[in-house]
Amino acid sequence: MELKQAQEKFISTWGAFGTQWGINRTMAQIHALLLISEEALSAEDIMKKLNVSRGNVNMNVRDLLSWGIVHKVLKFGERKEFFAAEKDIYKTAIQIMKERRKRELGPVLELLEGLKLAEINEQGGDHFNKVVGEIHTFGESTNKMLDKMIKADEHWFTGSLMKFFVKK
Amino acid sequence: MELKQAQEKFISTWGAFGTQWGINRTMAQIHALLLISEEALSAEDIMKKLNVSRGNVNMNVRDLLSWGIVHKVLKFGERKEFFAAEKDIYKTAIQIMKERRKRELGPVLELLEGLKLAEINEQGGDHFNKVVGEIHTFGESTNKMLDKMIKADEHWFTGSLMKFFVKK
DNA sequence: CTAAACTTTCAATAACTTTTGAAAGTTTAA
DNA sequence: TTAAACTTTCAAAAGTTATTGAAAGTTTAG
Repeated sequence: MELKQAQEKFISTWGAFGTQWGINRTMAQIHALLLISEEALSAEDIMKKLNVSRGNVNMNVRDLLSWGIVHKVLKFGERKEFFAAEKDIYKTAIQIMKERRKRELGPVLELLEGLKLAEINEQGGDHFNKVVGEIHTFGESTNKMLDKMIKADEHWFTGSLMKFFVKK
Repeated sequence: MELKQAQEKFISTWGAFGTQWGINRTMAQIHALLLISEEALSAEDIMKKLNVSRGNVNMNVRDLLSWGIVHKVLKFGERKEFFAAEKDIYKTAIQIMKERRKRELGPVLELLEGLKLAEINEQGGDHFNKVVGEIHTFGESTNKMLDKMIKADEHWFTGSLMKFFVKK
């Protein structure tokens, strides 16, 4: 297979997977493109390569920046901005965990805490309280686990955690 | 707060979170409803409680069944089918991991293996091979980790894994 | 300060996903 | 075998999200 074909396959398949998740196709494709680009790319470059509009590129690049997995790169003597993906896949994964925790787990825990504080004493409330309590406990455990993973250094995921799983 | 209010809040908020993920609102709401119902519910029951059509209930219940987090319950003397959610939240989480691994991680690993086998030797191929290789290694590690988690018993998540994270 | 080079916004529209409900299909009891 | 009770399907409609591209905004060089 040729390099160009392989690159295109990577980008388009990554985009298709993105949509299966909650991520939109263009965002996933831009990320894939930046991952395999040695050089940082400008909005113009991305537009041309992926055949999408300026507005679309701008919106999705900003989204990737807000996830902290793509960075602005300024080149001397160039006025325009360039973008590059974090190339360390572990750092990328940790960063995604971090954001998902903040955006998704946080609000869930808030809901559950609120419902626990409501202290339902009505008939039939026992089951409800039990379910809410159990989900909350589970959420708290997950939260703690993510906390440790996030605070640990980059090689920790492959190091200690992997040893823990492999030795068992 | 009253029980009924609390239940409604749980269901509707769970549904809203669902859409943030890749899950559709009705599916998330049906799951929430079944989680807090002591009794198994019929399609009819779900239609009434959530105010959605028969077809919609049917489609989403089938989806939940395919995820293995909701089960059919047959009541003696009743012709219709009833549905109940798996109530153990750890089992539910493990089941979701299992399915996501199969549906999402599997195809990604296949893509990466295919691209690795392509052995690109062209100019500029080194960087591409490196990126693909690193993502693949990461995916394999994650896969192994999930494997251990899935094969372990139910209390293992809270037991050994949590101790591992807390003692550090 | 001005014009050129660039980035951001946003309303319109296209593309996609979910939902409905009626019709078709299936199962069961008598 | 038939009819009632129930489940599934599917095409159309509603709802949602992504994309475009032109206009507005911003920055920088001269």
